[in-house]
Amino acid sequence: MRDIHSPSEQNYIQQLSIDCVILGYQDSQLSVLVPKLNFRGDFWALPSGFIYQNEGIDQAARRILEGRTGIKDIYLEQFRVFGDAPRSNIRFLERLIELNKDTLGDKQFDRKEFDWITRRFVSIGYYALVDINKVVPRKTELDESIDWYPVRDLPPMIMDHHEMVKCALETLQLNLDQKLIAFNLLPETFTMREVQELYESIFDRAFARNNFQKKILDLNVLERLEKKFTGAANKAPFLYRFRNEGMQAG
Amino acid sequence: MRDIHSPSEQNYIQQLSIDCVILGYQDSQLSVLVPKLNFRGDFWALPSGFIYQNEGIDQAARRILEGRTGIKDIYLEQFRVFGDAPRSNIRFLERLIELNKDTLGDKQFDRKEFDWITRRFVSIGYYALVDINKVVPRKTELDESIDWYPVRDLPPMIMDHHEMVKCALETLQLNLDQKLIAFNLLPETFTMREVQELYESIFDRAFARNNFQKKILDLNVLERLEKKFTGAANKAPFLYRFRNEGMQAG
DNA sequence: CACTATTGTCTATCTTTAAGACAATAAATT
DNA sequence: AATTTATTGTCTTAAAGATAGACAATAGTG
Repeated sequence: MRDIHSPSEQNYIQQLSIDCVILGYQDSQLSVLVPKLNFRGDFWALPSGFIYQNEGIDQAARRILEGRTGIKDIYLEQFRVFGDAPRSNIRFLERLIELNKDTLGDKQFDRKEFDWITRRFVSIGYYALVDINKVVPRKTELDESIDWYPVRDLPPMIMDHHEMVKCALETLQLNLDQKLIAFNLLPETFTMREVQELYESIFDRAFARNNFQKKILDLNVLERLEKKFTGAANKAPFLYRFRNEGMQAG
Repeated sequence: MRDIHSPSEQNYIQQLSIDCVILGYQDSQLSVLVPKLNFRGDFWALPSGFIYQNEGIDQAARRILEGRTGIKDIYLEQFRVFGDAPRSNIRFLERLIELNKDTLGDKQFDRKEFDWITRRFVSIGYYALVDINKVVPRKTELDESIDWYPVRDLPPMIMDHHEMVKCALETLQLNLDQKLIAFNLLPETFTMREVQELYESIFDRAFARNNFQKKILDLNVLERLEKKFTGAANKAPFLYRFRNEGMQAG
């Protein structure tokens, strides 16, 4: 992505950024997608970017997410603005430059760029929830790697990115039942146990099996299909499918 | 307020603003505080302002609110960011200038100012809930007047300010029980009926008297005082006081 | 002293949530 | 083929919360 290299020369709104907390689900585990920057010093930072003059913030969030991770067409929503007075990249960037002095001479950080990027920034937090199996994150040349980290065992991230994840997760929990986005994380057909494991990952607590089944079925969004014979020595569970008539895709 | 006159020369973050939806309560009626601009053409606009480089957004919201309305020390919280691509003052300002051509020659709008203020703006919405009786809005010289308008009968406002009020009200309703800020709207001592009328204003619907009383008392935040003899020909209601031990003031 | 309007509270009913119990059953084991 | 094991679907019961109806207890009025 060209726009990452010289933000000061792009037609961006200044001092306003977007940070994305991409929560992913796989194997009963909730993770966060965190790129690791392609510099010495172990810098992890949430996928972030800036807003073009002629695009809306939601649109910008989607573009940034796709540009930085390759992920697109997913549910994505703002959850909070982070705008404390001293909020800036400067400490992080100075440390990065200090640790990469030798290799950085021919790279981007000229004075103008540095000043632009290290100003105080207000950032709009967006969060998403995706099925890790259905998504192929691809790193940009800016990153050394881009990996999923367990949400309760994150690497050290720059700035206030830990607080952002915490806040995003709280918002997700608050809205999960209403928005039904959780069902997008399941395969086409699935068992009730899989739904429960998904919920338990997101809320990080156990649910009673009997009552959970009732609650989910009472939502009236699932249709029951045939049974699923796994070969296990026990009663075969029913398969279900999400009835998404009148739901938005993605 | 000097800072209102030449925003382009102030040390503000560009293209980022704050809009305040000040909900006020009085006489069982919920209102919104809306200044009317001191220009020909009947322009109503929510109290808005910009963010200094060295202040946090919450701090900015409080300063803006006080500067534009005189109101301070109240609960104030962000509820949403408004950032569609075409979001700009320009249509409103052009109309304002058109209608005020003759008197505007000696006033502020030089080219630089106009360009600064009519760019695309992203705005962070903050809302507050206050007791109209305890608050004295004072207009600035920028305004012709500043008045309370019934929340379901607002004057035509500029830009997306109607949507902002709608969104703020929904957020308030969602959080009312948890935050207990509603009790700040009542006098020092009050009757249960007053609490109920307050709730009914905010939710725009009736509550059953018996169950409402139980629900509120079950919150365990009120202490019962003596009775209140109004002179009416009926049983005198008890007075209550809000026990705000461990609550934040304001 | 009846009468009116309003308040405080009780009860009955219904709904939701939580926890316990158990039959049904798919396959492995005997 | 009967027994065993792990898991599933659902029922029952209990507890908690919400909703609605009823009524006695006033503070004044006529």
